[in-house]
Amino acid sequence: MAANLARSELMSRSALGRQAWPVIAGGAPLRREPAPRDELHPLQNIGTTLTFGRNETIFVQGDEAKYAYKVVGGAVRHCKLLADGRRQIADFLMPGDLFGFVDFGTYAFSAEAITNVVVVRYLRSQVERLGDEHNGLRRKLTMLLHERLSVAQTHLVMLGRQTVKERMASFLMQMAERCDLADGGRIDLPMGRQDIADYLGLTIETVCRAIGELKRAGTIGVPNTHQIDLHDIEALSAVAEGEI
Amino acid sequence: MAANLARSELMSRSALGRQAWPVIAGGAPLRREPAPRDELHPLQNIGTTLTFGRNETIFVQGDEAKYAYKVVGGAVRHCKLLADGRRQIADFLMPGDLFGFVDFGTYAFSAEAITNVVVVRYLRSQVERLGDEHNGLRRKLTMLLHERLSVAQTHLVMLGRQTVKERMASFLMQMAERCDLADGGRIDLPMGRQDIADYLGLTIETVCRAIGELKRAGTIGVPNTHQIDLHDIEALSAVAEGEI
DNA sequence: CGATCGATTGATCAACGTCAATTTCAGTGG
DNA sequence: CCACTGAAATTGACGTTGATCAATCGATCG
Repeated sequence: MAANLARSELMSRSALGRQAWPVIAGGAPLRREPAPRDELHPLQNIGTTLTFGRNETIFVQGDEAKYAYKVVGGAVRHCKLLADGRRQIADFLMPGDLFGFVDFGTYAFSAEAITNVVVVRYLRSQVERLGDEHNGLRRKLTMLLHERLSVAQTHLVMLGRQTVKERMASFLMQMAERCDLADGGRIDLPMGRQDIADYLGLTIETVCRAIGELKRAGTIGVPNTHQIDLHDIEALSAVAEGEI
Repeated sequence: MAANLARSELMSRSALGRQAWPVIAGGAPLRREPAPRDELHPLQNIGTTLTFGRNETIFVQGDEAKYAYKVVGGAVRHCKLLADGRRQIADFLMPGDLFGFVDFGTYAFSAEAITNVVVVRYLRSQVERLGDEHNGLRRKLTMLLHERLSVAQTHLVMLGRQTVKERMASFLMQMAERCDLADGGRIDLPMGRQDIADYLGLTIETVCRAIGELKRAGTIGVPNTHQIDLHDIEALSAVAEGEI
């Protein structure tokens, strides 16, 4: 599985439609870590650029964790499948985000391309060797581990103790922080409703209804399925925090 | 907050009742990490032993993360409180478990004593300095971070996509792995039903009913509230994995 | 233009939460 | 030793939320 698309095919697909997600380049969204300061420069010369088409598998949970990746363009979901097909998405990876670095031995989650995607792939054995030589890189990777843990723990509280409306509002706030906020607070969502549902631990219908409620309340606008206008960030934040 | 009990008082309390949890010493349960091999020995001389009484707070989410801890006896819960009092427990810490090591800057979760507890406390600044000197210790702490992430991700899937029965069965299997399995597969649960509920993202009543169902099915026995007999580990494991 | 896929909406149902006893049990005082 | 107390656990009745099932809508693709 996960045969790569030829780059030309990728380009032509991405040219279709008006989906707002840049597949190849585009302005890099805000990073989750505060300042990149390029502690990753030791990796510069050992990466291979690859492309994956929409819904292609990058790696599967349980595979030997041989490679680590950086997203250059597009969006990736990090998810776990249960035997009967239930799915939980742990994270969405955006341009600049690293994944596959913190897995130990085998991948704990699968990685799948949400849109067409461009990644840089590193051999983990090389990354580890470089980490021993460059303290900056090692620190950066430890930082990444901290960040992942923090993200997972926030997610945990959301799934365990937040209502549907709170989860939806939290999700939109997260996306607003991670993506460029275009003029008027418009965010571009690369993922479909099912992906949002699998991230929030809900069904697709419940996600639709939650979005509908926020729209009817005037908190958000929904110009199309892949864009959301944040009309009232204060109110959205209030809902996310559990007020009301 | 979190005034410590005098040791003599702790001892006298622990002597009361037949609750099976050793407060001071007792055989160390299975560790989560495969082999301790004592990469922690650099910490041997910098720790202070402290005790906390049942329900005392060890630290609060948001506090400056000045100290790190190791559980010597008793059990600790790692939890987050929402503004309106909802609570999510991220983890239970048992003798031998470390906590407060992976928090960055401030504690992300509060730590509270479930039973009377004995811990060793380390100054994080010292731990970090020692980590720079001893590669073994640094590796061990990075390993700990990996382990925490893995635990959080498993928990994530549980909260997002497992049914009540599956969560309950998974929880019991986890406890069986982490605690000594006494003769006949009896496990001692240091925490009460409300703690289990807050760990599983449920209410206390739902936890009771789930335990009742497993009992009626003959999968487990409940000699008293703090002990569970695993009559049929196969069946329990099957339920945990989502079969049926 | 029809086919297909994803999103949305509506009707209904079941699971889980809420509220309200009741039971159990550890600890207390007579 | 035994009744009393209070906290925790359990059980039952009922309500709400979110899941399920079933159309329908809308956009993209061939």
